[in-house]
Amino acid sequence: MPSNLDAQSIAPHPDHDHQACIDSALAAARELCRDKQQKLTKTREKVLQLIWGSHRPIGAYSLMDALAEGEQKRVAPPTVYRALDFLLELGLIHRINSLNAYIGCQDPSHEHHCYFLICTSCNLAVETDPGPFQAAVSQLKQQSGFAIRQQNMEFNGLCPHCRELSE
Amino acid sequence: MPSNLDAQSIAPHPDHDHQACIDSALAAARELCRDKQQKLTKTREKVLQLIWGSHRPIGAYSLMDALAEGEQKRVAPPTVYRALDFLLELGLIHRINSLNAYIGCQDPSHEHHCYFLICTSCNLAVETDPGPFQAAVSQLKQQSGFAIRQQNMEFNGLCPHCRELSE
DNA sequence: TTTATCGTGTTACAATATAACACATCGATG
DNA sequence: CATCGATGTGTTATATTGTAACACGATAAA
Repeated sequence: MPSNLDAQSIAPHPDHDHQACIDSALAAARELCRDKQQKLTKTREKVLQLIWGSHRPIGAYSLMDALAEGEQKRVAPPTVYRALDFLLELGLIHRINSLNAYIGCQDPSHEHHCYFLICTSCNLAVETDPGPFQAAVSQLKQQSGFAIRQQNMEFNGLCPHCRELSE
Repeated sequence: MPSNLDAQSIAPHPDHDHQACIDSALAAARELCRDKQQKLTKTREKVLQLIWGSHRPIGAYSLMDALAEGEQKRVAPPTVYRALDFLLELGLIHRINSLNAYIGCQDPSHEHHCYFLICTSCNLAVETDPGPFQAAVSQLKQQSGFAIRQQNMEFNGLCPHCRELSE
């Protein structure tokens, strides 16, 4: 977990030093690619950096727009989707299914399940620890007979900041 | 919960009497619409019935195809999406975000969170009780400061039947 | 009978994602 | 050095999922 998150909450404080988030995410990505002998090409790195531009999920076509900023040519959809597939495969980003959008992974160092808190007002998405849920998951495996391989949780509601604003 | 599910598991047995599932789902829908003073029109009922045609999520365009069977004219997308919106609103169906598909709700009598086990092999989707997860959710609310309003869980893996086949 | 409301039909289009094939780069190997 | 294979990208076209906008029709209340 990045150390510059709000001490009172797992949500990033609106005033936090976000450049530090971006930098540490890119550093982690370079390390992971080195370890797994994968190439973090310019396109892939740029897409990852743009995704880390905020703590809000961003769609593939918004990424295309962002990539086009200051460039002569727009890239075509397959270029972005290939980068996204690569980053997803390595666990550097997650897909938020309810939004058709993508967000940086807080801790790509190991594979893990995908638990997110998503603010319905400002779109902030915060990854959270699946740990506390695993007892219930074990019980469910037993009961259901399913061999559960993947867990995708999306909690929707108001983030601490938007709650204050709405009072 | 329908009574004709596999006694050993919350997953419906491949050989279960599925017509009973359809019938009870439609009966429950009629009752709910009466209670809420909503109209279960022909289109809406037909869509619900088609969704209950299996325990597998079905996409909007597959529903359009199914609606067209034996008819002279195809309905246009808005017709299906309006019916889906109505059924979603009333809680008669759920949307499986990871599949862009829709499935009947096992228990529409009260609002509830959306927890599903989904077989990656045969697409079987089984709704499950959020109860065992709520202690962890409470803890998460405290910790995160989020006002969680909605929970969407999708577990992916192999259903009991496909596990046997894959051995 | 008129009017308001609700549900549907129809056309067009937006948003998200992929298939298929061409080309380019680059390191390994003969 | 030459070339071969693997990987990444460019390009065009298209598939899939979902909505906007406006017209029409039925029904029931005033």
